[in-house]
Amino acid sequence: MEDSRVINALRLLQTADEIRARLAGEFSAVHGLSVNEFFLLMHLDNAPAKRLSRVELAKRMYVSASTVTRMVAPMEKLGMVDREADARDARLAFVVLSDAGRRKLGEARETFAKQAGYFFEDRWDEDDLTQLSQLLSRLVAGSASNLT
Amino acid sequence: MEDSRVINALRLLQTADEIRARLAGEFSAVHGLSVNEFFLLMHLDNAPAKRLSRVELAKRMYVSASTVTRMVAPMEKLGMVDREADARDARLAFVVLSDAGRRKLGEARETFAKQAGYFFEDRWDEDDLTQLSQLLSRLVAGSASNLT
DNA sequence: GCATAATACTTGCATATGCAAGTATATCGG
DNA sequence: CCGATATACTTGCATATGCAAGTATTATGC
Repeated sequence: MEDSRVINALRLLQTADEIRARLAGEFSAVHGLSVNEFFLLMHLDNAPAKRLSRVELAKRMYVSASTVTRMVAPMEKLGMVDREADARDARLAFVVLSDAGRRKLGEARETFAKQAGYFFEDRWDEDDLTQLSQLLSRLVAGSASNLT
Repeated sequence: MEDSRVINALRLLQTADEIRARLAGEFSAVHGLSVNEFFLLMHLDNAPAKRLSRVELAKRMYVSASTVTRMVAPMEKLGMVDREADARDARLAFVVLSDAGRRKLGEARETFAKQAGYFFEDRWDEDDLTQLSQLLSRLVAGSASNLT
C-alpha cells in the first residue's frame, strides 16, 4: 500500500466513519436526530431562502431522491420543515426550514461542535487544523454540497 | 461557523460521503461488492492470520455485531470467507479470508486505487497528499481500525 | 465448586435506503 | 397544438442496519 492517494482515501473514510458513529449516538440521545437529518437541516440553513427542492437535497447529501422524500415526511410532521409548492413549476416541492427547525439545528450544532472538539482534542493543534482545513477546502470547493 | 474543528469535521464527513458514493457504484457494478464488504475484506487481510472474530470486525468497522453476522453469511456462501472455531473459546467464530476472498480483494483494490486517483486528480499534488497523509495518520494511529 | 456476571454470537423487529416503476407536470421538435 | 421526451416526486419491493432479547460459553467472586 504505497499509493498516497489510496492511503488518504482509506484514512478519510475511516476517520469519517468514526466521527459519524460518535455523532449518531449523541444526536440520537440528545436531540432525537439522525446524522443525515442534521445534514439535511444544515443544507437548508445554508440555502439562499432556507429552502431547497428534494432533488437538490438528494444531490447535496449523496442519497437517492426517494430517501429525501422519506426523510422529510417525519420531519415535516414534527414541524422542523415545511412543504412549499413552486408557483411556476407544479412538480417542485420545496423543503423549507421552519423556526422550530432552526432552533433544533442550533441545538444540534452545539452538540456537533462539542463532538468535533473532543475528536481533535489532544491530537491536533491549531496549525494542524488550519492545514487540514485548507487542504479539504479544495476538495469541497467546487461541490454544491459544500456547507463551509 | 468559525470553529476550525467544526469546519474540518464537516468537510471530512462530506468528502467521505462523496468518495463513498463513487465507490459504491463502482464496486457494485464491477465486483458485486458493497463498500462495507470491501472494508471487511481489508480488515481481514490486514489481520495477523488473515482472520478476526466478529466482535473485532464490528469494532473496527464501526457497525453492530449483528451487522457483521449478517454481512458475513452471504460472503461465506460465496466463498470469500470461511468460518473457523476457536479451540479454547467455543463462543468465538472467526471470519477467515479465503483464497477466493484474497483474489476478490485484489481486484477491488485496483478499483479503489483508480477511484482514489480520480478523486484527487487535478486538485492535489504530491505535497498536498503527503501533508494530508501525515495529518490523518495521527487520527487513525491509535485506532485498531487503522488499515494503513 | 457454584451462582452471578460478562462475553460472543444470533435473531426478531423496526427503521433506513436504493432501484425501478408509476404519476404528474414541463419542455421540446415539428 | 401535439406527441415524445425529460424532470420532480412518490411508492413497492428488496436489502442493510441497529437495538434489544435470546442462547451458549467463559470468567469472576465468594
